[in-house]
Amino acid sequence: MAKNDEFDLQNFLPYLLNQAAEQSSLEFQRIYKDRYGLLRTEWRVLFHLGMYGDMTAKEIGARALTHKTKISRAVSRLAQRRYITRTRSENDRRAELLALTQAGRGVYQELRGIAEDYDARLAQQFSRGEGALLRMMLRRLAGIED
Amino acid sequence: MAKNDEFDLQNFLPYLLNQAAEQSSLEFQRIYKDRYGLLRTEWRVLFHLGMYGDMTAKEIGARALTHKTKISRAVSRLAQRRYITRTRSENDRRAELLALTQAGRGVYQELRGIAEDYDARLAQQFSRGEGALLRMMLRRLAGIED
DNA sequence: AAATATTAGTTGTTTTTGTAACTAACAAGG
DNA sequence: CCTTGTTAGTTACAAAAACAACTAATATTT
Repeated sequence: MAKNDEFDLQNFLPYLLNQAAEQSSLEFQRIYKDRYGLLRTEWRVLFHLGMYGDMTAKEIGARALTHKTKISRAVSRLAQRRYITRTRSENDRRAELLALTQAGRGVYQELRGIAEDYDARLAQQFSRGEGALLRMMLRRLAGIED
Repeated sequence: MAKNDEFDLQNFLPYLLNQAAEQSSLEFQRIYKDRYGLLRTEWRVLFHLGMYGDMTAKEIGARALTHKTKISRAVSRLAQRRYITRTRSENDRRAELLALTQAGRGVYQELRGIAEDYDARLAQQFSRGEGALLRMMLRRLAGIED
């Protein structure tokens, strides 16, 4: 026979990845949602700015593989809450450079600490080597260039 | 210092898992969506019935960790397309037993073949051992009992 | 330098999801 | 039995996502 018979839904990578992603982000989601009133794309934008420095909406979208309308709305809400400022770019007046405010940086710092702890807790389930391998494989699947 | 400095968004497991899940299911999604007009929960319901046999909406929800309203709507649409039948359970007349129709089974078979190929193609990126380890770790993260 | 095409970002409209409240059937406990 | 509680599944309404069409600025072509 051409195909082995061991194929199972529970082992189908797209399904399995999705389940793992959903399960393992449940608690973190509750924190940024309930405690900080942020949406998923919002904390992501926050993290991009906090971690990689000021950039435009387009750059964030490219890095996070997120559609521009999602970014646009996240940016809009973050600006409303005074977590970020938007200043028109000098060289290209269509684009605007996004930057964290003091308040935004504060929230970022807090959430980042929580994320680090959370990540460490998840990774505890594996040995150091396994964890590193896992991340490596996930980066490959995600199409992140090393 | 208390924390190592290597923490990066690209390595944060919930984020990374999500990116990997999204990226690696893009093509498959296009197939079941564009070619079969199915929604994510719909193909999942289809697969549950095809792979594990007839069961109730509740059972599917429990296995797939999916909320009952999502299942309810998926079941409703699948029934409308005559991919599944719903028959009230004898012993508990609240529940209904779901089963694939001939047509449903056909679609399932096709999609299952595609899924198998797709999975194999994804797994090609890793060695046999790595792939097995990956699935094992994902199952653990997803909270699937072995 | 017009005319045309492309790009950054926004807005409007439609789908899909999440949440809560609901119906109908069952399960106990008194 | 008959009140109270629980469960399977649906429905209604609010929140969020997807998709398309739009504006304004910049590139490109002729």
